[in-house]
Amino acid sequence: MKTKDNKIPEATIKRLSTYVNYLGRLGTDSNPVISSEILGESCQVSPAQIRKDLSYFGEFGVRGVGYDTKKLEAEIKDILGINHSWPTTVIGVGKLGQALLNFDFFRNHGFRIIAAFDSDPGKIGARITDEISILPTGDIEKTVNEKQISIGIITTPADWAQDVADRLIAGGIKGILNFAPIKVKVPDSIILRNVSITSELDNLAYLLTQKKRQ
Amino acid sequence: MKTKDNKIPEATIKRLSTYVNYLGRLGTDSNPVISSEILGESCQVSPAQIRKDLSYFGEFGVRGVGYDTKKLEAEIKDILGINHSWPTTVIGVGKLGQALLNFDFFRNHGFRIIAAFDSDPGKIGARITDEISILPTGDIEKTVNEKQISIGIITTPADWAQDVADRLIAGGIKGILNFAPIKVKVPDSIILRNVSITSELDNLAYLLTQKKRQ
DNA sequence: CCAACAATGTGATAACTGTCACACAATCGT
DNA sequence: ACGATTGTGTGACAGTTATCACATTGTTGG
Repeated sequence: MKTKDNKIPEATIKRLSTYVNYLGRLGTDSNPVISSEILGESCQVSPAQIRKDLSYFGEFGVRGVGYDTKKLEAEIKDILGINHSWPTTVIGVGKLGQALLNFDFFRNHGFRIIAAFDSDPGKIGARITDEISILPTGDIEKTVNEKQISIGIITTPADWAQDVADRLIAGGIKGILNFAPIKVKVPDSIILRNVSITSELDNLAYLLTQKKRQ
Repeated sequence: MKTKDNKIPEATIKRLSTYVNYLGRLGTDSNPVISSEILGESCQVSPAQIRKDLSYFGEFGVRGVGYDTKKLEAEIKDILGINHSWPTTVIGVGKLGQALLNFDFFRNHGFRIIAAFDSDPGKIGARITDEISILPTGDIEKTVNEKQISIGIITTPADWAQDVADRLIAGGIKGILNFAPIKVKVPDSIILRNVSITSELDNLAYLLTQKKRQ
């Protein structure tokens, strides 16, 4: 894979994720080849947008024909860096944390959860899978460091999120996905993404209100 | 509230949500007034951006002084349309659905969950709260219609999401927040927002990969 | 072998979003 | 009363992202 330029729009990455997700669901036997037109219809993106998105990274299609479904999926996975397993941990084994721990996605894609933490003494020691049992949050630094964990997913209440983030960073984490409804502060060297459910709902409320007012 | 223009950037709405969230956490007693500088620091947004965002909707501050904390919070809630309760339902009472049902956010903000659905016969009838027990998915149309539910949150597996969306729409739903990892299709009249956890993780993986490669 | 066709890749252009500088209004101290 | 100070509101500008048209390249049928 070659990266022509390093200024790729974030929206492009988001769409690539959509494409690869759809391609993965597609029966490759019945659809060995796919056009930007068809892919765009399924992903609700214009064909031109798809071609533009892909053009940032190279040429993956055949003119007059389309894209080899399986090959395109592999190429995008390579671009996104989900063609191998990222060692991942979940901190906060509440309902949301459990949902993520059970999430099939991780098994099929580029993420491997290898540790889980919680601050509730009642939960510590409980087995999640054969390999994972819940560890106390005090062990975060040590475990992240020892097991070379790259990604931390924070699913604690807001009040704990910053402390957890600090511990992850102390342990040498590379990236954090934060579900807590608060903006945690991290050094520039750490990649941080926030998932704000409240924000999404607020957005929905706004759009509904707009429609009502218009 | 006056809307000067109807072309508000989506990013602005997302940030407004952040602002109001932060303002809500702030002790108004100790901080009766706040400047765009301070608010920006907390929300990790530039002061100019905050003022620009607010300027789309009117003038809420006092020059040389700042913003009345409580008043600004109320104004933004009014803009977003979360100053009243939206009747909401959750479909799919797995771990993620349960997380949302227990989520404090709803109680404090503009959303009131008044029904929950699942397709698992073993779950149907189980009480969530005094008011809510789990209903079969077959009852979605009727319940949404009767209770005038505005917002549906889909937390089912991917395979069920489109069917659930169709039922919600048949019942007269206004907006859908979709957590299922698939793009559901809805008519233009329905507001749809997707929360894609996979997409966020893919994005994280991409950024980590970039850093490694650079 | 060549013409008709199909679908990609991309430069040019338009639309959108964020940044910046500064005019302006309110307050405070003397 | 008034100059100094503070922090908002906004027009102009810069940067970014999406759209469009079409040149390009491979395929297929006669």
